Amino acid sequence: MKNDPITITDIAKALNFSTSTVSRALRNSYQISEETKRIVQQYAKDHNYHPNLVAQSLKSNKSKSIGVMLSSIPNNFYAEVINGIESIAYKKGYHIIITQSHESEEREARNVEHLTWRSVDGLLISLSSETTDTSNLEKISEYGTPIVFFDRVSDCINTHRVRADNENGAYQLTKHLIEKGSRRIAEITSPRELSITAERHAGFARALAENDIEVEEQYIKYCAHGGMHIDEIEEAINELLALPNPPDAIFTASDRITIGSFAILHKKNIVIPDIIALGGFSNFSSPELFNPSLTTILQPAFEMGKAAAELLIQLIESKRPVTDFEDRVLPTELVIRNSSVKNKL
Amino acid sequence: MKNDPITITDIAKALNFSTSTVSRALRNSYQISEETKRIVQQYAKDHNYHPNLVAQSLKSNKSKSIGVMLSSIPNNFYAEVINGIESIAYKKGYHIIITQSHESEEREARNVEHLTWRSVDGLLISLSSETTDTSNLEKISEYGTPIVFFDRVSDCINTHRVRADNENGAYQLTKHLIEKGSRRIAEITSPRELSITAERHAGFARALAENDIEVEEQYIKYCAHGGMHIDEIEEAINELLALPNPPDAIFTASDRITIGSFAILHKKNIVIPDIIALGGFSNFSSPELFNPSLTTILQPAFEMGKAAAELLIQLIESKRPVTDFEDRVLPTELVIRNSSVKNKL
DNA sequence: TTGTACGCGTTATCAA
DNA sequence: TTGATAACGCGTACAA
Repeated sequence: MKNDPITITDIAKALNFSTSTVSRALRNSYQISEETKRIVQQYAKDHNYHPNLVAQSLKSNKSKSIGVMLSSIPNNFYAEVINGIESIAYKKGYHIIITQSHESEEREARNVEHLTWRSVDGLLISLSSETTDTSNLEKISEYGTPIVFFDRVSDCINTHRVRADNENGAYQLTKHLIEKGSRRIAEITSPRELSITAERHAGFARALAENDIEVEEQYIKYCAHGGMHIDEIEEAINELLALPNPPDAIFTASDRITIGSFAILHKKNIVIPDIIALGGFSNFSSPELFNPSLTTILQPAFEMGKAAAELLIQLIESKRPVTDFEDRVLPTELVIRNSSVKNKL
Repeated sequence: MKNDPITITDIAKALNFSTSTVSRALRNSYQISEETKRIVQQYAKDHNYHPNLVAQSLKSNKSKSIGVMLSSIPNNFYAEVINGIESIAYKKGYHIIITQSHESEEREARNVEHLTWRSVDGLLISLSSETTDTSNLEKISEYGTPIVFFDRVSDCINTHRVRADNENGAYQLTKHLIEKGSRRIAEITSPRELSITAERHAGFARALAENDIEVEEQYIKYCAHGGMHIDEIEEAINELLALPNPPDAIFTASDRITIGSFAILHKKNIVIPDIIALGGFSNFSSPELFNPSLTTILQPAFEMGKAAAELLIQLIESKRPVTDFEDRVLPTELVIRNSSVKNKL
């Protein structure tokens, strides 16, 4: 039952060659006669030989695999990003090893270290919402493992970064909400520490400023787990509704928060958009099916994954040290639907 | 910049021990004196030593990683399954390497082989919709790599299988559609070859039979790519609508097909449920937000991932060959909402 | 054109 | 309690 796989040594013995000849013949080396190559390759094929990639890894110190660190897979945005990463990785012969932080800094650190010891050739990272200490990443980077940040980036190390134009996306939506008559606009968002939170808030604030509306702290709600738990969203909304002047619109700053907020408002029978208009970041495939249809800021998730993977593999395969790093910003797309447009009163 | 990581040999040299002593001291072997252990472990800690997992793999022929083969990650159902797999794998110290078939038999075969050569310790597989030839899986299994099937299973090899109670899920929904007044019920489903297609169709047919409704081939539409491309769904629906007696209800047999069909009907301004009632398999998080709210058969996706991973790791770590295999069937849940309930006329 | 010998980092076996 | 040696499978400098 348990047939051990055939090795180069086996072939060498069987054919009365040395292992090096076999090795070279299999790799089609120019130093080997056509005749020998033919024999060896034929034998290998017949006996279903395949190189032991672990041994190759040990020897070459390359594994042809890249580690992906993100917060959560069941998330429209990240799932698409993964798809983009995979499309490039597959083409270039890399495997992807995906780990989730579940928004936990400790888990992120453990996973990243583990990936490193397993000697992935590089790391694609979107930080957890808890992460403040990035010293482990700095160390890993110093030790020579290339890292590319995507989505939730950091400048703790000097490297490529791929992200959406969060500022502009948030700006466009907020501006749109104002134009459609909302004045008291709340923001439900991810933890303060995240790059995307700051960027999206900046766009939000810019739109308000341009329209002479003050940013009021009471209207800004942070979800500690980025909306992973529906409870934190419900709490945020409850607090908003309990205000003396509850908001007449909400800007939701992430996929989970957007769908979650919609669900909570729906559960509470709060009419969207008339009582509260709603719009936010989401990569859900069919926002037009909601009641009312959902206004979204769409991120180029697939493209982001592709770009990040391309840049990483470029780093991995670069002969000389790279010093010139990109901060690639991909455009978002505002799609206006009914959830954000108040009906004439 | 490129500090090579420290190895056991480095420690041995520095401390004037042999590599075997160091190796044993680090693994806390009882044969090593407390004093030596202390010294070695302290040195290792100070110099940030971590075992090279690739070398360990080569030596032990284990990699502490499991390969996951499924059709597509950006899919509510599979994304949740992955999450379930990960929860167990993480707890047991395994990494998961995910590959997608994109419903291509060739790609599935290539990925599975590649995973094997990379010596994953085991494989979790949900077949692609194209797959008919499973000889490669049989070979891999014979060669000693444990495989567990989930979702889209096969009996080509004797092993554990974890799946939802597809027959019953489909039965319940179809019965419900009939009770609510539909008689000409169509089915849009995945390719014939898949286990889930057969199982779900069986439930569908049983409900019809119990109500003396004949199963008409013209009402059964197969999507070659399991609904991955919206076009194939649109085509199916167009064909249904062009029938002399178009259906008054549709049962959709997978996540993508369900959401996709809803979107197509919506686009065509076909009123759900009055003109066509709709319900089907879906693991979308908020089907109650649709207009009308969507009746779904929910699969225990997370649980399925957990179960499959548990069974696989059990196989991997079992000392003696396992001959007694489970066919674990997890219950589905029908959640009735408005899309399936025709309003009184 | 082919072969010999060694090293990648670790662990297991046997000996001291 | 510790050390020398071989082995996992592969690739390569050096030699022939």
